Amino acid sequence: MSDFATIDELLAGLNSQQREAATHGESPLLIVAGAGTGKTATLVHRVAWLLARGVDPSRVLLLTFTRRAAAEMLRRAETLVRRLGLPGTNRVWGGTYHAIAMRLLHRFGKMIGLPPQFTVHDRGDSEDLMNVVRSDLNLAKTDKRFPKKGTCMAIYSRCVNAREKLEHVLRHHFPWCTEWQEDLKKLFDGYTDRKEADGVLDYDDLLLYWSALLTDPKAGDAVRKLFDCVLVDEYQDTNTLQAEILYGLSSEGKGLTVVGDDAQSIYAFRAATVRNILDFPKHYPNATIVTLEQNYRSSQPILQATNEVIGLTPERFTKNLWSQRTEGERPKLVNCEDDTDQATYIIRRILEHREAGVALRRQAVLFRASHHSILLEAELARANIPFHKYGGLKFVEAAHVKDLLAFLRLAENPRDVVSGSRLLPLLPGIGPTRARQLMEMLVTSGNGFEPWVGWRPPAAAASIWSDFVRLLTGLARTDEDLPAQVNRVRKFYAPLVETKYDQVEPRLRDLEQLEMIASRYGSRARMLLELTLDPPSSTQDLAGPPVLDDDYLVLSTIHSAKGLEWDAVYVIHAADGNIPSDMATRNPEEIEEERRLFYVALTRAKNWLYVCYPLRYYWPGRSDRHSYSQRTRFLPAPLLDWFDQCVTDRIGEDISLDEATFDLDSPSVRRRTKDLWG
DNA sequence: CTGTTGAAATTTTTT
DNA sequence: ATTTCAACAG
Repeated sequence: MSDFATIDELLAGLNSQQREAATHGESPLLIVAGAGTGKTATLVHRVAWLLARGVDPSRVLLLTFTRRAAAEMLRRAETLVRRLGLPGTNRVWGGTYHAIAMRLLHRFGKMIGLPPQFTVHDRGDSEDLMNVVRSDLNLAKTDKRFPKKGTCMAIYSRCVNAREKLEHVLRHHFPWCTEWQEDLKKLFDGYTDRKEADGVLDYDDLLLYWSALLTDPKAGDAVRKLFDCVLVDEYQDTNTLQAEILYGLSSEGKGLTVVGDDAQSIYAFRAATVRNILDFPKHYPNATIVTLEQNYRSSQPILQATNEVIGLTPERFTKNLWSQRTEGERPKLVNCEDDTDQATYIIRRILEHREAGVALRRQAVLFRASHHSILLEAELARANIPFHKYGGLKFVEAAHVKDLLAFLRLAENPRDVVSGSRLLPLLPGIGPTRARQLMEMLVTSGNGFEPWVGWRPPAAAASIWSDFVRLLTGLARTDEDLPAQVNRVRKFYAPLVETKYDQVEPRLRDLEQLEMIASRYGSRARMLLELTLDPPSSTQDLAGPPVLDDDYLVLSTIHSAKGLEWDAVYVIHAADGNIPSDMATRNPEEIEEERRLFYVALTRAKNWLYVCYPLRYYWPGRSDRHSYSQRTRFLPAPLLDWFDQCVTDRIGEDISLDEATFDLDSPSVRRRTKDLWG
């Protein structure tokens, strides 16, 4: 008599569609899973079912969008599998496409000519390298402005990920850069050469080389032999290159399961394409499609409103979602006076919900762009409300953190031109030109930091130069533990922070933080790799899992909120120009993506949903001190029936709007007022 | 050659 | 508000 459950007992918790998906056989399977329909539960049960049928865990590949999602899914699968009395899931291959690519390339890379140890550049490093090549090629010429490094990188990345020709990419996505086509070609050639020479891969290369592995006859077979089952989460947000990789793993799609929702595709800017999910049945003719439509997340009034919002999109796979829940409050549409007023209103509601027993961590404020929350952050700090922000600038993207890591990376690889060109100009008397020469010396000699020992620095750098070289040579051949190494870098670097940056105190604290977490990593190389593939989103993330009773509000970009849910959700800055972003209204496809983004934001809410938009925006330092905004175009008049409307007063109280007596959105009112300051 | 200053341009979402 | 570039002084 055992205490273990049977797989049927576990599956009994699923509805019939979920169960059908979880127990589907070997042929390709597409699960179309609307928001809140238990997609993760289904996927996790499918893993358990596969293992229960005797599939070897080490032959299962689970591809997710973030490392966090992979960890969460494997954790839940582990629980199920343990209940079945099976060994567990720790041998399952789980992670992002990029992390898995990394593992495969370490193992098989040499079969396609990859150097045995290569380093990986994050987006910022790649841009910096692009910049190095750009100045080598003298593209910063005078007659007209060449695209910025970030733009160059975006164009390059689009070509690689969407597998589109430069000309096509420029015409359709970067029309203002078409005149630079020839120079961009040269730049990209130079960039690729440079990466090859330095033994460096960027994010896109990880996918590109994985795909190359699969096309190579020998390596391809070796990789294909590894897996019996491949499960892919968030399939609507994969790009053409990623779809090609799946196809390369098995062209018949044997053992392939993909899960996604075309209504939640929000990464087209990163070359993701809904076509992957829409064309799945075409690419895999014997595919089965299972659709999940029962929503377990949101109350009925919220679900109705969100169905209406996405209902306005012209083309779509999924049908409307339904729920067994009937009770619940209608979502609120709040017209605020201005940004400050919006913050006041939200804080007041947040505190009310907390009083009523909804912990801060069950509430979230969502916004389109990272900077939309700046004022709110200040107000939250004043009100002593702890919060945790996701998305936007990451910890490792802060200049001082990048500086410190550059020391470690240069020690790891003296030919790392990006790190060198970052560090050397920190020293007095050394600018871009000398930095280039110095790095050139290291690259050609290939003999560690030897060439730097005899170099005669300019007077300004005379005293610091020998310390600098000693630090690096010491780090390069040290067997000290990592925290000790970071400590030495910190001792050397801290005085430079004070001369280079403002806000010195918090920066120095970050460096201490970095020293403390260094002990977590097995080796220096490991630490650098982990930080590029899975950058922590904030210092709090670095500090480790928060204490249990430590309650904090979540602030997040809508993109980073994907796949998550909260009891109360506040969507702020739902004004045209922000949602949709002015930057993304060039063509109908972009606008549709913004609509889906808005839909993703709304569908995060379980019980309470607030959509706020300030009426007025202030522009500091401009003669016309403010401008007026319109409600987002994704909530046209007919949809207002599904919301309770209100305006706010100065202390964050709301006043219900009786549409019969006063309609703020009446075209005539708007037309009359617009003329006053137009 | 470096470092400072000012003017001009650009301004999102992220593995 | 931040990034990039030109001009100019040491």
